[in-house]
Amino acid sequence: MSNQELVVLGQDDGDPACCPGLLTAPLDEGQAVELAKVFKALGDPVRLRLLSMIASRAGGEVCVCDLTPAFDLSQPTISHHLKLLRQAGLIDCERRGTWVYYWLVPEMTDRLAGILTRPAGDPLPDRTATSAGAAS
Amino acid sequence: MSNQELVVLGQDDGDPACCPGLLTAPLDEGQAVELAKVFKALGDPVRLRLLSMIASRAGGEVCVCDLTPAFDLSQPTISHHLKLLRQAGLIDCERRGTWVYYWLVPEMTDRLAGILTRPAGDPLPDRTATSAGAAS
DNA sequence: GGGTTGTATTGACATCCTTCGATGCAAGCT
DNA sequence: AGCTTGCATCGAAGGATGTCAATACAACCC
Repeated sequence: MSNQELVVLGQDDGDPACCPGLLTAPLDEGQAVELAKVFKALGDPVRLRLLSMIASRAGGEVCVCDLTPAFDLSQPTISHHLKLLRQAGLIDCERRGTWVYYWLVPEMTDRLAGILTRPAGDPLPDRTATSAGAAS
Repeated sequence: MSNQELVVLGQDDGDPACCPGLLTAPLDEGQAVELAKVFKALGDPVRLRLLSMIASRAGGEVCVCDLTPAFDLSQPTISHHLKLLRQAGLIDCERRGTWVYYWLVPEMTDRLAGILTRPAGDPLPDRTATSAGAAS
């Protein structure tokens, strides 16, 4: 049940300056496609709320039975959204008896945070004296 | 031309521990809807590549005429994606003569990175001895 | 002004997504 | 075994999204 996530961004090959970055170099097609799947999973209010409910849970995990009643949506719909979050590698789950518990995969959110972080002393070109100077 | 972005996440009211966080407390409906718009903008490979091309550009800005030919898509399609990125507050643009230049709005990516970052010493419940213990 | 080039908007179409009710499967209980 | 509860999967329906060709708009040049 826990073996279906995307392997996206899977290379953590010891590179200290991990994650090419999105903000530092142009993504190639393949990277963009994989990354887009994860961001797309975050691109829905219901899934964002589900993720935040799961991530902020004290014990680290939540029973589906606690998630479903928090929404004005049918149980199959919630189940579907949880599946998408899981396929994106953002959460994982396990069945224990009658109930299924979900928890955050912090490695994935860490990775996204890293991808969206620009290198420390980035120029940050002051947008005040925009003169000519570029392209074509 | 630069006045149409989402005002999302607009409150930067001096709170040092800015951005509730998504990973620390359940998002409410409104926050989730606003945040989802931004992530949705990132949920497309073309837009991710556009954003990375813009963000990683040396001078800090890129002419549309340099972006369009990098894709196997029509010019209106690229224009449409740029518009979505701009409406999400991720980029901004300015016309200078015949050309239009786009640049990254780093405040927005910073904000997203912050939202996806969990508080420093987070428990990180070791997922090895999963016993009972939760919910309902 | 008229023509040319760069970019945005419009309208149409195919595809994908969110949602639902109905149903199926897993596990516990009597 | 049968019943009940929790969750997932399966179609189907409606709306949203990505793409294009055609067109409009803006700025330059002759």
